[in-house]
Amino acid sequence: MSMTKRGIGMSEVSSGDALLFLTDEQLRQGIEAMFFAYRGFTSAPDAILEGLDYGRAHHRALHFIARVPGMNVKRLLEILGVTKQSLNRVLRTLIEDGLVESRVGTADKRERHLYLTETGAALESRLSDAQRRQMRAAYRQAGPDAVAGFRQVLEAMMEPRMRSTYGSLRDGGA
Amino acid sequence: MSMTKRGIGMSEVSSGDALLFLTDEQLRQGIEAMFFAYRGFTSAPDAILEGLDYGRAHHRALHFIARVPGMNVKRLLEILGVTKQSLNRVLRTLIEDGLVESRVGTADKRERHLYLTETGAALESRLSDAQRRQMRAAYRQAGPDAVAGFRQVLEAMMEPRMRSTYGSLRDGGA
DNA sequence: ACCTTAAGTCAGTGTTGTTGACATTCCAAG
DNA sequence: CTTGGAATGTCAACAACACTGACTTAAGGT
Repeated sequence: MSMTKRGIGMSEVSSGDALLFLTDEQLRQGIEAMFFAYRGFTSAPDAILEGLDYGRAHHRALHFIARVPGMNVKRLLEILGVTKQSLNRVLRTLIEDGLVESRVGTADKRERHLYLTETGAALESRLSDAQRRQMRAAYRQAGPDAVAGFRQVLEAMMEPRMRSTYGSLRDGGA
Repeated sequence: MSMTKRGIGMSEVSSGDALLFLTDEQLRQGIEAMFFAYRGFTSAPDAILEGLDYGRAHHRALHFIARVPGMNVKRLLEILGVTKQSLNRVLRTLIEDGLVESRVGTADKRERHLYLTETGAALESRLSDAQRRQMRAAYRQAGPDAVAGFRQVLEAMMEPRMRSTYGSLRDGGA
């Protein structure tokens, strides 16, 4: 079961072996791989969250607040792709529990800017470390070239809006 | 099952550029890429399911029943990684609606073997086609080498149990 | 002043997951 | 042949996380 390795113009219509990676069977395997891998991807942080009163939604919020300190609620909503009611439920508990601080905006006082407290940063680190450990193991096992390809395919899979969101996080935050 | 033989020994401790793909920043980007990409991955079938009385759980069940016709419930439970109560709710509606047929096992009459009906196969095709179209677009955009890497990393990310499940689906089904 | 935007809130609903308890059927070992 | 345990199915209750819709408050911008 060897994967073809030819640099070939993608404009060519499927005929030979070269596009074997586009057969329905190959695509289906990719779909299943994505499904199974996503479970592995979330399992480490999920294990930590078990027992605490938080879930995956809290983890995601913490992650992006850590990533872009001072981010306002609107931006976080766009990134997470959920409704404000859904986010609010999560955010409220995080603020009540002293993991997140919500400061009134300086330029625009309607906005609330979100920051992790020390406690919040501590939990975020625990979660992040666990997830990074998993990711690191997978990266190490697959090697740098595979990782580059992995990233390329994932980026191509994103919806355009999310791709630009992803890009803006990548190079430089706010 | 050929794992790539890479130029660089993975036992070397991070120092030069060679392991730049293992920096915390790189890992974090991979994590975010996975998060955003998964949304793109599910969006096409989700759009179809909208309006029908089914959800993602129904899609997953249909997918794997289509993949391994005659699969018993226990196997499906292992693959999906949910409780039997959770699966049963989904399966029951699919059977009631005539999308899935549940036949008593021949060798072991306790077992139920699951098959798609014509109607079930039709819906499964619609969903599968939509998801494959998305996947194909991403694959085409990234190219064959990237796809090979993508698959390698995903496989490394799976939990061991899921990796073997994935493998058994890949080469040969039941 | 008026309209819009940002944020938060209340109420209701749906999907998907979880436990726990229990019944049924049936294979296989004693 | 009896019995223990496995496979399946079902009922009930509950939790996490999403949704829609309607509304308020505060602070812009024009």
